[in-house]
Amino acid sequence: MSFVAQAGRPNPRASLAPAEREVIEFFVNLGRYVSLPRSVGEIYGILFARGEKLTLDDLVTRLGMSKGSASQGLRMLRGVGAVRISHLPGDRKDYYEAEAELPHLLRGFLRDQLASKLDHADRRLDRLRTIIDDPSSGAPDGLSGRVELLRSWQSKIRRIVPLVSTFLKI
Amino acid sequence: MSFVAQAGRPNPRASLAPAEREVIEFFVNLGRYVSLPRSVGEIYGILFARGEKLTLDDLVTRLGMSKGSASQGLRMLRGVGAVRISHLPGDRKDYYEAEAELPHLLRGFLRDQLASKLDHADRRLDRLRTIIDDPSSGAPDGLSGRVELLRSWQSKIRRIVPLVSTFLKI
DNA sequence: CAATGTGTTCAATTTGTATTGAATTGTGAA
DNA sequence: TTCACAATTCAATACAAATTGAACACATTG
Repeated sequence: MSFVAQAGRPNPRASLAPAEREVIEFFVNLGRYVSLPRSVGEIYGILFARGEKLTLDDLVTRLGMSKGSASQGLRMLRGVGAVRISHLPGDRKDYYEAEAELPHLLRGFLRDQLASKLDHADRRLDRLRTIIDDPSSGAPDGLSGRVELLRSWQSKIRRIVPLVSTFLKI
Repeated sequence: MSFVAQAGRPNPRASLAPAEREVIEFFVNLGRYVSLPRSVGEIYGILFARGEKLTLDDLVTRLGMSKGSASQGLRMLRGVGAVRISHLPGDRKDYYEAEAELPHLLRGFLRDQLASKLDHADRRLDRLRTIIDDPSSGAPDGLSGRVELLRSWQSKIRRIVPLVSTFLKI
């Protein structure tokens, strides 16, 4: 086993150091657990590994991905607060760096992802209740009670969030 | 808007009551957040909605899915303890019912999914450390410190799990 | 034993998601 | 206003995951 790129199509990522590759793969894996596209994990990974500001074009050349992927991946990462954008005087390029503080990352996740999903589930449960209360809905026996069970799940989860936040000092 | 099936291909799920459909869609949605295939959400949904034991064949006819999908979906649900299997005397069929207790469901999830993933991440971090310590790995400046940061995330998350478990009385 | 009823497997297909890259938009400089 | 460069968009494509269904294995019955 060696670090030399395999033959076949030219590998545009040959310039990555082994350590960088490994960090990138780490985040690609992490991302898979929450179903993030590989490209997103790669972007965060290289930013985390280098710990310096990189431009979209840096990502394109270093990771060998398309501009489109890089642009969309960065947008997602910005959305959850996983990367910070900044600018250099007299330079129109956007510079990105990884947000590496867990509290900050989780805050973004809890606020943007979890909260909106809980709200969505809330609305669905409301709708479910009104449908079930309609006698023509054909609700099976006891369904109404089981849906109330779902409500109790929901509220329990809502109470966990601040608990976790406190523990993490978010 | 009406409950009549649309024209075109015959809809094998026309027999589902509106209330059932709604519950099923709820769980399909829930499943999407953790990237479960639609079929799995549907199976759990109808079992939850009816609250009674159903056979594989019931699922196939009621949900209009293939035997293969139903079989594989049930296997996954059994795997995480989301459905229970049972038998009736003098009947060779397997009967399934939904496990509707949140603590029980989360226990399965925490044990099977989360734990193994944390372990996997642990091993990756170990490997990462040894690679970085190798001077020929080309590790960028300060990477070693940032990887230690990852370790601290990891251990924090490990300490949260029992906290949550306690709160949920798992 | 053959016949029937049951659940499983897995290659082929369908469906869904991510990625690409050319066209487009936006922006600052001259 | 035009030019030059950077980022975004999005239709086409490539890729990955889920679903199908026919073949299979296994158990039970007559």
